[in-house]
Amino acid sequence: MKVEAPKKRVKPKVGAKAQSAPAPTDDRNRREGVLRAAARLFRDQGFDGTTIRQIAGASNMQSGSPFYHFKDKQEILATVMEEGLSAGWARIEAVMERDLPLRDKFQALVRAHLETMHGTDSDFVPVLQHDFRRLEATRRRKLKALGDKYDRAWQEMVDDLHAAGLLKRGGRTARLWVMGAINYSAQWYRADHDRGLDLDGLARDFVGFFLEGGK
Amino acid sequence: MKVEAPKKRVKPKVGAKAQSAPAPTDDRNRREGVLRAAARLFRDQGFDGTTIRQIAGASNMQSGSPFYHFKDKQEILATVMEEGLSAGWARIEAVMERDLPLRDKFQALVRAHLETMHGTDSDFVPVLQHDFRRLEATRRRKLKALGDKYDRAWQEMVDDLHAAGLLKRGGRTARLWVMGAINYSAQWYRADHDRGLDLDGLARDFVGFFLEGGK
DNA sequence: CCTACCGATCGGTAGG
DNA sequence: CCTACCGATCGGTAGG
Repeated sequence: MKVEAPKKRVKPKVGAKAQSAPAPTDDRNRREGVLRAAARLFRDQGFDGTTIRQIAGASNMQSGSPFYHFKDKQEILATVMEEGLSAGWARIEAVMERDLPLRDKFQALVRAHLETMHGTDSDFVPVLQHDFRRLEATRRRKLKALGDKYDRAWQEMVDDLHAAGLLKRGGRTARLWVMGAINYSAQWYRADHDRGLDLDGLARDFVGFFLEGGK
Repeated sequence: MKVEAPKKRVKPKVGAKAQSAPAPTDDRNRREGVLRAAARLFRDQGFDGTTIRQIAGASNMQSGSPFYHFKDKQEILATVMEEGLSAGWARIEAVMERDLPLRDKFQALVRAHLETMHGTDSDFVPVLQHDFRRLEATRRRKLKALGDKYDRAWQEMVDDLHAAGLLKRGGRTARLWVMGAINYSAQWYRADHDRGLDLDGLARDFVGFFLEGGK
């Protein structure tokens, strides 16, 4: 029941269909392709609203083929979330380690998170917000641990801002209002729709709205 | 194709099962029961993650019976959203018509919206956030019109606050940051979990965090 | 990774 | 509103 079948690469048939020959690292690329396609579809239609056949189709595969790369649909969802969250955390961590004036650091943090939310191939945040609860309990706990690191970093920032007199309040709800405002942008911000408001502009607007003083 | 079958009340069988006799207004009550059950299930599992059989079961019906009250699953979803949004709008409108000091009015507006989001039998806001896009285009447009009224009321409030020097900025993004922060509470606020922080306290905390001056 | 397929489940309907 | 049911679709698998 817990035995992992050793998945071995089957050598592709030659000839037959005159398609461009698969590269050596093809397997990994195909797997990534599945993840990207799945992330986009989950974002647009939700986990339950997306079928394996759609994911396969968007990855130029036949309906059963995603299961060559993933055990089941749940594993695709979990992987989308884990890889996305890890990439996002790396951005946050990088900012937290920088030595910047507090206000600039906050803006960099906001900008980093906006990049994670709205950047290219970053469809996973809406998926996370939307379908976190569809994950099996075990996977959910694992992701939660990553999410807690996120929260701690933001809490530290919010409390520092408050201590420096830049933010009206600190504490849990202050963090939640701040992060909520940013996260909710998943519902309304579209780079191609909000012309003239790119991610830099959005971060600046946000910081200007929340922090005391400044312009 | 567009013909509405005239649904007539079938008189319930008497005797047989010795259950409490159905009241005269039973149909409407049953219909409401379906809506409440569906709203709760949609909130917890999403539209696509919820089956008609679950809705029926939670309403003490057999699997095909919800279709006695609703044409199809989409109509259940749309009705949940429409009734919820209408009830929410009524609360907003009532506050906007009151003659209050601006700060108090804002707090009342926030409180009203929190009531809509977290009050008893108000499961529809998460559903709306979550599954708005699963609605058919026609129904979506209809709901959008209602949502626009919502947005206009909040925009007016935000701009008034800005004009009065109580809010750092006005305009579209200011409204979106404010509303986003509130709406995101759907993801974290639970009355039974956040002990000591009821909806009044939450509204006060919110206003205190966002408005200039005050305590 | 494809072909062919299966069992389960789902939304919905007829007929009372 | 129940009973009995259908066609479609879905996640997943065997076997190559």
